[in-house]
Amino acid sequence: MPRRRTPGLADVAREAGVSIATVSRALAQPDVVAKATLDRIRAVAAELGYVPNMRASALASGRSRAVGLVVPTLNSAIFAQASQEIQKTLYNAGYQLLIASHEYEPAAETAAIAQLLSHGVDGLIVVGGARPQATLRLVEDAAVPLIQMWEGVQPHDFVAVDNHRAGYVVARHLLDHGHTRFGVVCGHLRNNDRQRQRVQGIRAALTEAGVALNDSHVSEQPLNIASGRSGCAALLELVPRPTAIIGAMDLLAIGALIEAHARGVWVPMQISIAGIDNIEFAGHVFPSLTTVNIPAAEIGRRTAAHMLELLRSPGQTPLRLTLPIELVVRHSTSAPPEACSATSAT
Amino acid sequence: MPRRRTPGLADVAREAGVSIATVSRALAQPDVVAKATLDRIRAVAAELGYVPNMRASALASGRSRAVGLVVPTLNSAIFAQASQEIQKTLYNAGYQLLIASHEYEPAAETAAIAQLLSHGVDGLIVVGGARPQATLRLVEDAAVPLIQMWEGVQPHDFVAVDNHRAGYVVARHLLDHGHTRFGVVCGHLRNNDRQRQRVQGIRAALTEAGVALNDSHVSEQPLNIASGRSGCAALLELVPRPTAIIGAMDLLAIGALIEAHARGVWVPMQISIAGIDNIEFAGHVFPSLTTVNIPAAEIGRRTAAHMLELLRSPGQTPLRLTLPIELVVRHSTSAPPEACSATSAT
DNA sequence: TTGTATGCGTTATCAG
DNA sequence: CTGATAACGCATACAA
Repeated sequence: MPRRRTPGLADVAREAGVSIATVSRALAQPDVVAKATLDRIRAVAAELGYVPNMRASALASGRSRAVGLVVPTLNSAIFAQASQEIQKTLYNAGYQLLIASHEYEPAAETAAIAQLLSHGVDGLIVVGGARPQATLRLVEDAAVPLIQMWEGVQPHDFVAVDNHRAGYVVARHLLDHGHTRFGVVCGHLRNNDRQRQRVQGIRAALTEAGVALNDSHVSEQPLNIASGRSGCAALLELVPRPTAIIGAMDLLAIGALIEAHARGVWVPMQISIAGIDNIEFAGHVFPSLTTVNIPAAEIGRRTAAHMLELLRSPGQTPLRLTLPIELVVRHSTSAPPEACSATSAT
Repeated sequence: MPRRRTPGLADVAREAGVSIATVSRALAQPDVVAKATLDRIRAVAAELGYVPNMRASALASGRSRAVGLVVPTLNSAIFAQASQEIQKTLYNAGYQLLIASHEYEPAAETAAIAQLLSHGVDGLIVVGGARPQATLRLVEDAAVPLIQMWEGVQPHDFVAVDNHRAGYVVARHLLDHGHTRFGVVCGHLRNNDRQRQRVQGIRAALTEAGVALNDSHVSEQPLNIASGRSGCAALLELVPRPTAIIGAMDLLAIGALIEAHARGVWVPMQISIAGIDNIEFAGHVFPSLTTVNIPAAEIGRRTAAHMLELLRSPGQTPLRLTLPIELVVRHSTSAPPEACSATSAT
């Protein structure tokens, strides 16, 4: 049964013996057309296997029922988690998700946003609050709602967490245990305001407690386990050796954990290690990782839900949502070893 | 400086003093328009901040420069990795990626594919080779190329691996060490042909070696660490206890590893544990996990690259690509304990 | 090399 | 409640 092209509104209209306009309405505003007509149209549409052409619909109506998501990378547990929730939420509301990633390159983000806009997305979701004015201008010119996740700046909407406080809290936890010599392994700070805030939060807590954190004790690394290991390796060489290492994200902290053990430095007896994020693995590594829970999935859900609201009724007062975070104490942190100054040289 | 709407081809044409058609050509086929005109048009376009409207372009040309990707979930290291590579590759070629997930529900996959088609994607990428005829009919009617990943069936293209062999290889490795009592923790097999193939591969190796694998020794679980733990817990209760447990994916194997240690069953001295996938964590858990490397990132890259080829020149002879896999022996497997029958009851 | 005119499949604004 | 018909923004065959 060779069927020509994919059937269109016109085909359904002809078969059902009504006008093309009626079919369009029947599908979009079912309660404005006569029940009999409606049923007939629906039957014909189903039989013909009619699938609406969203591009045409978008062109005509100005709404594409698609939203764009721009993340640094999908290959990261937290963004994958949030993306999955966003996808699910939007999809259930009949929206499609267009995803782009920029791998922490601001220029790439701008380009990606332009492309997404060009494809006619009705809304835009991004990560972080730091981006060039030009990028924001693009979004404003397109007049589509924008929501920032994890971190956000005025005047746009955001669903975020207090990354600064996350850093502060985990540092405070270690200070409370009596640690005074710290090391930090974090991602590259230049294009990552989440990491920047966290490290600043750590610094704030230390400064407040009168503890110094030399730049040589902060190791910027790519965001993977192996880098967490090498960052930790460098910190372990320091004399005197830190008694506490904070990974500004769990992946790095877990790498640090592994490296410490590989070198025979026991956690938490000889060194305490803590992270931020609370990814799935954090509770399962040995020893289980003390960390700060960042609700990635909920960030995704809330963001998507709010996006749907904005699409439904634009021009609301901007949402500035900061989700609660919470210290999760597990087994990778404790008091520093008693003989603080007795570290083996080399 | 209040600018009305987003500028269109017409605006650029007026400012540049040429026709709308010329602008269209200048942007799409630069070598077919006079250099002087071209430069002028480009200048005006840049100054006006012209962004092409892809929906209109798609409607008019029939090509949307977007491809659809349907995965079970993004919240899984292997799919996140592949998706990231696909996104990057397509994006660099000027294509956008539309992502949908179905969470292992065949009906949801069909619906997602219909939506994606409705949005006018030029190509479709899916995971696995098992889906209802109706779904394939949708794709054929739309006449867009389809590529299957991980597993695939004729007559469509696929970029896959031999999941059956992956299971076989890892089982063979354990058999070679002398194991005779096996347990398997796997995902739900019903809607997952990758897992099904792997388990069948395991079965094939065992059968070949004359080793039995009772159904009670196969634990189907959701795909996360916690489930890997409970699956392992159940297997450890068996009398006599298995001396080897295979996780049909690393996440489950790692969960099993953790549970075994939590119960004081040492790996690999008392029990050997192996996985399949070789996710990032596999090399970093303790003891490091013996597994089979499945090149998720390369699957993504090759799939995207082939999709671009198909979009460039349709009607090629279908690609049936099976990427090599390889056993990665680490420290979670060894010979079974000598006193095979002396297991502590309960 | 450039301009003109038509159509892509829907939506939406009118009359009827 | 239903039917014409004009946009929507761009691509492209055809004409100049």
